[in-house]
This record gives sequence, structure tokens and C-alpha cells, in this order.
Amino acid sequence: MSVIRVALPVPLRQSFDYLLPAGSEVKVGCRVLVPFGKRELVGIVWQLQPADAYAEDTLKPIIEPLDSTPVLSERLCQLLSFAADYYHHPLGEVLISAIPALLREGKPLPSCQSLNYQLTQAGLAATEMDLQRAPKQLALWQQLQQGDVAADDIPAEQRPALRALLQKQLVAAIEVPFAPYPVITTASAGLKLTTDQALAVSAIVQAQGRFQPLLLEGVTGSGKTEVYLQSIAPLLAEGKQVLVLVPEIGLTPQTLARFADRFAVPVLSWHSGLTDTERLRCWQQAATGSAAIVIGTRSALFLRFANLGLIVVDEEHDASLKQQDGFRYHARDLAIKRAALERCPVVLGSATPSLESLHNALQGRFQLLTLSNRASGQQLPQLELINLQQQPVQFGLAESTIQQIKKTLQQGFQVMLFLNRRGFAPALSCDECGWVADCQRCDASMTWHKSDRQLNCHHCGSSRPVPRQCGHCGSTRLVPLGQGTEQLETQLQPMFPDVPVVRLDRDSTRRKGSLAEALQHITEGGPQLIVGTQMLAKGHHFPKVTLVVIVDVDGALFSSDFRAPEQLAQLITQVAGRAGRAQHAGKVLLQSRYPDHGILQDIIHNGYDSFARLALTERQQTLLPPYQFLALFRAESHQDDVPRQWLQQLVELAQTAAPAIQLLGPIRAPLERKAGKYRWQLHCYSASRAGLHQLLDQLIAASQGWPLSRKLRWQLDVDPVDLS
DNA sequence: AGCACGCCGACT
DNA sequence: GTCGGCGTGCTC
Repeated sequence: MSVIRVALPVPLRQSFDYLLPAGSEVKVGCRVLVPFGKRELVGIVWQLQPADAYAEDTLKPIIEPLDSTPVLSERLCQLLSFAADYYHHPLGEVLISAIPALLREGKPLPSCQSLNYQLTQAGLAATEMDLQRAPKQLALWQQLQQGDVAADDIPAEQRPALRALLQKQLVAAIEVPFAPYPVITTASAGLKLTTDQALAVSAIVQAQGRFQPLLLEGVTGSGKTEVYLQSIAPLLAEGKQVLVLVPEIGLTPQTLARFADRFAVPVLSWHSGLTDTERLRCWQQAATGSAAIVIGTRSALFLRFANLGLIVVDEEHDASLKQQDGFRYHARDLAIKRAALERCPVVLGSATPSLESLHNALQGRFQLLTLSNRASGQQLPQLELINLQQQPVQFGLAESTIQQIKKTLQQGFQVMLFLNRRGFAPALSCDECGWVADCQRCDASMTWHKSDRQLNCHHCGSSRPVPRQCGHCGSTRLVPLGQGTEQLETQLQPMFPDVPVVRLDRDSTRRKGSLAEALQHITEGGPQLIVGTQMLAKGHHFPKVTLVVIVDVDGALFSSDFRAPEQLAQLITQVAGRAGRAQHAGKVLLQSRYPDHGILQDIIHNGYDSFARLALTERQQTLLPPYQFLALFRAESHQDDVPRQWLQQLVELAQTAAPAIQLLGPIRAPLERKAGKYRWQLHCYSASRAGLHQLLDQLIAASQGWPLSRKLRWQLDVDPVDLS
């Protein structure tokens, strides 16, 4: 009997020790089934023979080992252990989140990739005469003559015929094992590269076989994907694997096709739409080396690879790379750690790099590669500020905006309008007393969704029918306050009766596949107006759009979130990149009541790069990330004072334990009350990462003993990207 | 997180 | 008399 330490999927910051019966054998990274209180859990073996084992006479034996070889490799264990420490998240939950659901549930690993059916010698020798009285068997037999068929590809109605052929021994099942993909020696030739692209490719290729982060800063249309493709080619000749991380919205069939069409190797995608079985197969194909390229959203970072040669993080500035609940990791940051462990290069690509990455590049920690020209040689769209205070405004659109829309439509092109508020109006208000219909559970107004005939809260999801009377004075004069996409859509149609108006937001694309459908209509259609939210800004190409209107840029100018200007600059630049990509130069109109604002002026005249460098010096002066490290405690409870008190206790402990660390709080969260809970925050800033993390460990450890801790829910967000 | 135990209020 | 509310404690 020996002792093993097991990490379990429970939100407890400790591991549990078990007896390993003689004869059972496990390794670190293997799954085991263990008794835990009254239940049975699947855990991951974390340590053999721990020196400080729990009192041995109280240990329970494991129920059974579930693996003979580890599901988590040593390198993955190192990565996950680092991540659990860095994000201060319970190890067991981190480990379990890195394996597919079916493995989490304790299912065995399939031993082969697929089961194929093949004709036997007898089957090959058979003739049509033998089966002429069994047409279904005959059809299947003829199909099998063309080649093997995978078990999964045989529809249910063919099963009886299959069974009969198996019985007659004309057909046999053969197992196709997982095996590394066949190395390719030739790939279809790529596009001709610009000088910048060629330099970037050669830098990435030269970094092969060692750890090297590279930041690929390329204006939209400069051909970043072509750089990825040509950097990958030599790796495939060596049998290496490549991981490409993309934002949630960026994983389209086109992205996948771009990689799959270039190379004759297995290209897999990994995203939330896969079924559990598909996920397990993809996981195993990566783990065994049978997949060459995996393109996936952030959780693909935790896939196991047999022979990883390169990581690409596309759109590295994108906020969807940071998980926003539970285990709040940043896939870009962990990708860098992973590349270090795998000793391979990692390419971060973006037209609008995050200030963090730009800072790292300027400090020399990342190699900076710049693509400054569009591959087609085409001009970047022109940005124009529209002053909303100096001209008549109709439905939120300035006179000159309307003129330009008209002109563009007359020329036969499409116009896109961004408005980052869905629904008809963000509030419904009483025209007589000013009362606003508020959400009962949140500190926010409810959004009027006119077509649904209801009020929705965009924060907690609650809804109710539209009131007929003011809740305060009883007046029936209820009016919309502000403008949403639904309203803009209905206002545009009568203004431009000859062209279709389409709306693209979460409401209009709720049906599965309707987004793709709408996008296809836009790509193929003639002149039209497209109204949409942020959703339009990411990843889609609109070749016929030559005018983009950002209806209201002002929200971001005065936000309390220090990242708001950066995000606005990224939005404007990304949007500009979507306009006029084909033969026609595009134009972007930015409507503002404050056109002289420094941020807007800088973006307009000097571009993102200049803005970003200026923003960095501002961050330096104000000691904000990336010049200081930030961690954020969030606490919430139905009682208003509980979270405040709890955070105050943290403050008091922190002030004595680590006086050098700057604390901001307890402060109320931007949305004070959400879903009936009062929300508070504590921001911790430190110039020393090590010092900060040491304090966080101390605070968490101490708080576990506090009676108050049981009365609230709290979470810690390390390197938060969203401060709400 | 689960799950059980335990001690008080409103029902068949 | 029981069902069930959620406070408290524990999980190797």
C-alpha cells in the first residue's frame, strides 16, 4: 500500500491523499476514481508518495485507477499548475477543466481513432449474383468496393445490411489506430509575399525549436494569415503540430478552409459547438499527433499535443481570449507560458495589439514584426469625424452623414452603421414626471424591445411586459429614451425606401445559422444598409461596404474603465479595416459631440500605432497596467454591507502584510446591484508581480477562516480586462 | 461544490 | 404530529 495525492474538482484549495492498493499502478496525470464524502469523484493523481501525507490510518483507498498512461502530460501538468497558482484558482478545478467532459466523467479513452468496415477476401471475390436477392446488402457491398467506410458514416437504415454482410464474413471491422499524421513534403504554393511579410515569415521560421514570442503587428488586409501559413509550412515537413487560437467569433468555416486548402494534413477545429464525442476525438487526435493543425478558441490552449512546434494567437488583443467566469485565465498569456514550456515560438498577431503586448515588444521581450502595407497595395480607409453639435441631427444621424449614406447607396455600394445598443431604446421613460422603468433586481434601466413587446434587462436577463402607465404618476405618455439598433433600423427604412435595411445583433441572429445566412445575403446582395452592434466588427469581411458609420463614439470617451479608450481605438481601426476591402477605398464616419477630444484626434490623424504609444506613456504616468500589475477582488451578497465589510477586512490585513501594495476600495462595482445582489470591488496594484501574488495568497488563506466568508460569494480576477 | 445534520416555522 | 427552510460543518 502506498499513498497518492489527488487533485479533485472541488472549489477547495487543497489536495486529498488516498491509499493506492498494492498491485494498482498510477502515474502523475492519471485519472483515478475516489470516494469523497458520500460521493465518488474523478480526480487527477498529482503526487506519488507525498512526504507530508495525511494521517495514514484515516486514509481511504481509491476505488479504481482509470488510466494506465497519464491523460495530462508532464508539460501540461506544469502549465496547469502554473495557471492555478497565477490565477489563484483551485488546482483540481483547473486540471479537470483541461480534459474533455467524457474523460471528466470517468469514461475510458477510446483505443482507436475509428472503426472502419472493409471487404474481406471473400467479400472481394463475391459477385453481384451472390447478393442479387438482397438489394440493401448489394448496395452496401458496392459502396465498400469503392473503399473502406467508417462506422460513424453508416446510417442507421444500413445497419441490418451491414450486420448481414458481417455474418456472411464478406465484411470485417478493422480498427484504425491513432497515429501521427503523415509528414508532407510539398504544399501548394502560397501567395507572393511583400517584403514585410517575407521578413516576418523568416523571423518566425528562424525561431523554430526554441522559445520566442513574436508580435506580428499588421494593418488589416496586410496578410497576417498568409504569414501564418507560410511559417507553418516547414513545420509540417517535420511532423510538428501547430495550435492556432482565435477569438470566439473568428472561427468560421472560411478560416478553417484557408488552412485546410493549403496543406494536405488534418486540420481540426475546437470550439464550443462540438459534441462531447467530437471533443474527445479532437483531443485524442491532438494528443496522439494525428492532427497537424488545430484551430480553436481559448480552451484549445489546454489541448495535449504530441509534438507542438508553434502557437499562433490571432487577434491577440481580443477580450474573448480572457475567460470571464470561474477560472479566469487569459489564453494569450498562458500561450506564452506554454510556448516556454514546449520550447517553441509563439506568434501574437493583431492589427491593433493590446497595450500589454506592445509594451512587451517595446521592452524587447517580444520580437516585433510589422506589416505596414496592405498586401493588395490598396489604400486604408479614410476616417472622418462628424461633429454632432454643429449641424442638424435626425434620428441620431448628422445631416452630412445622411448625405454620404445617400451618395454611397447611389453609387451601388453598401453602408454599415454601428450602434452598440440592441433593442429599440435603452430606457422607457415618463414624459411628464421623468420616471424610468427600472429592473427590479438590478441597478439599471430596462431596455425596451418593441418587436417583442416587452422590457428586458440586459444585465440579469429578466423581462416583463411594457407598462401602459408611468409607475410613478400614472401618466400614459411613456416615451423611449435613447436609441437602439431596432429603432435605428425602423427609422432608416423610410429615409431610404429603395434599399433594404438589415439588422445584425444578438436579437436578430438568435436562430442558429441565421447569422451566416444574413452574412451571405450581404456578401451577395446589392446596395443596402446594415445596422448592427459590436458583433459586426469582428472577423467578417464585407467587400461591398464602402462606408461605415459609428453612430456614437462618445460613450467610450468618458468611461471609468481605463481600457475604454484602447478598446475604442481598436474598434475604430478594426471597423475601418472591414470597409472597402475590394477595389474601392472605404470611409469611416465617427459621429461625436466632442470631435476635439484628444483620443479621437490622435486616432484620426496618426492611427492606432501612434495612439497606442501615447496611451502607453499615459499608463506609465498613472501607474496603470502594464506598468503595474492589477488584481481585482469581486464580492457580492444580497445584503449590501456584507461584501463591503469582507473586502474591508482584506484591506486591513493587506495594509499590515504588504504596505507597498496600493489598494483601491472597497468600492461599489459599476453596476451596484445585479440580479438582486450588491456588488463591491477591491483593486490591488503592485509594481512587483511576486509581491502581489504573495499577498493574494495570504489574503485568500486568511479569509478562509473568517465567518463572514460564508455569507457572500467572492472571486479574484488576476489581470482583469473588464473592470465591471 | 455537494451532501448531511440540525434546529425552528406552517401544513396534511 | 411531519415537511422543509437554510445555517453549519465536512470532505483524505
